[in-house]
Amino acid sequence: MTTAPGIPTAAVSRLVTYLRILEELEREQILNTSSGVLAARAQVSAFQVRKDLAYFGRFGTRGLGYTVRLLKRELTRVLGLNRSWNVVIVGMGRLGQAIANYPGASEYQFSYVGLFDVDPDLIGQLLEVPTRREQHVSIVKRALNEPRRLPIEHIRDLAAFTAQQPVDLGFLAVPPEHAQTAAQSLVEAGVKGILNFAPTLIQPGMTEGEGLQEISDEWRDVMVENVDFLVGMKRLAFYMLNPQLKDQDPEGST
Amino acid sequence: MTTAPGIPTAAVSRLVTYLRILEELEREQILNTSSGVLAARAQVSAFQVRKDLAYFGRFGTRGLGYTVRLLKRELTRVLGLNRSWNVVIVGMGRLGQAIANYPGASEYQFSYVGLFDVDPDLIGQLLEVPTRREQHVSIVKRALNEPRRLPIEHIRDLAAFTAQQPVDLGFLAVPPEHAQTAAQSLVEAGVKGILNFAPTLIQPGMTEGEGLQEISDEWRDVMVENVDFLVGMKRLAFYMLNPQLKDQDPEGST
DNA sequence: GAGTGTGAAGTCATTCACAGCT
DNA sequence: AGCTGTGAATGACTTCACACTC
Repeated sequence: MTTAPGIPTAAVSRLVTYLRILEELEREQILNTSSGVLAARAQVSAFQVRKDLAYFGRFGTRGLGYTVRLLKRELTRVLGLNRSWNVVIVGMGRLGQAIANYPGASEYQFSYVGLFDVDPDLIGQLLEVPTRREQHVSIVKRALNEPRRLPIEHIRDLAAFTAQQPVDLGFLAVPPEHAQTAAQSLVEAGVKGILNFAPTLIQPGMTEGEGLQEISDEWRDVMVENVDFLVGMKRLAFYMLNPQLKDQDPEGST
Repeated sequence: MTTAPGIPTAAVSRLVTYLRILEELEREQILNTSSGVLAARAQVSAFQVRKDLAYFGRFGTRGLGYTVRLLKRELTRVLGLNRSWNVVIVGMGRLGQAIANYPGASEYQFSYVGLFDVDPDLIGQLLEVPTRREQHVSIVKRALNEPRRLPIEHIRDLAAFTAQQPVDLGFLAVPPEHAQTAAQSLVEAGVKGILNFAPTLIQPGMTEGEGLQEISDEWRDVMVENVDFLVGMKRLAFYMLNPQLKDQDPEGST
């Protein structure tokens, strides 16, 4: 099974980068830009920028470039960030807490609605999570910046939780040896998207399984992305020893 | 400037995954394995596994497969993890603390020797960091598992610090708006490898610079890797909306 | 003139098929 | 027979060149 036709995975990651750069430009009061400017900031070629954008539409004006506001709006839409995603975090150790408080996340329509763990010392604790910031504050400034306090609940209550309110995504920040069963809990609770921060791969199927992975029905339409920062550490070690093998970093899809 | 000849960047990331799987196999007391087993666990094809390994040497026995212990040793060597890397963390907020305490890191020869920040509330605090675990405890079990306590120091003392003891790598966990200047501090202190966790790209060159990036001398041989988990979040959002564009996850590097 | 959008060419990575050991 | 190692083929991504628009 090869890459699906159409859009390279790497292009999606780069799109995220372009969107971040557009936000930077907006903060710098720059109204118009070009593939060249975006390319310089994203550390790719201008060809690459134009090609990546072309996968999704025509957003520029020939001879003139792109207007920051418009391109930003379009990329936001393309990436699915113009809606709100309800997120639960499973695993509220230091990493889970770091994720919950990472300021960037809440700005981009990820809204934390539930926190889960199994540690009795953590359960019941209230944790402050940032709320979604309104990106263009209208005339009446709404008090959305106030952080909310969420209680940490036991994973066994996850299914009951999702039965009560919709949950789109689950962020997994448990130790690697518990990642598979925690993922299983998320799937059984009906969560269809998992971002796994544990340094192990989630097997979409059964918790235990030596042979052929029969993909069970509940996993059928579950999307899993892995973010393993040990990989980053080790890649760095490798390229320190082999600098000649390093290219101009095409942003390794994280 | 395209990818350097030879080894695909993605292959390096996959190698890290294979190494982790070999450690899992060792823990499961499995002595021998094959490209097929590694492939199933790494969620790639067996062809891919053999090709990736072939970039670095011949580690198997035809007709028999690989011995776990030997292949693990070789991959450890290839990835540069058979030596110790001295690491400072810059930015000791929640993310920096999560990194410092991430158990996997210290197992793999990353040794935290210094912690830095600018926040007066943090400076002076002692933080427990795990020490490197001996991977094969010899007859005399050495008390290396005891965590050490490191003080958080001010970034302005970084150069003095590196003058006193060798620092190989710097892990950056500061807010994105300070990432570039913090990276600059690392480079000025002589640190040659930077792993950037902030959601922004480090520009190898000047702190400020609109036009052509003149790569200054101090940055000449500095290696930068980026690990941005906001990218992972947003990629997940995109693929939730466009599941048909998702392939069998070739492990996107970060 | 300046800068986008895009088919075509080129480069790189993955898949395949099979030769070669054990 | 089983499984690795590897040139050759396929396919994907990136680079390029240029037509087109403002």
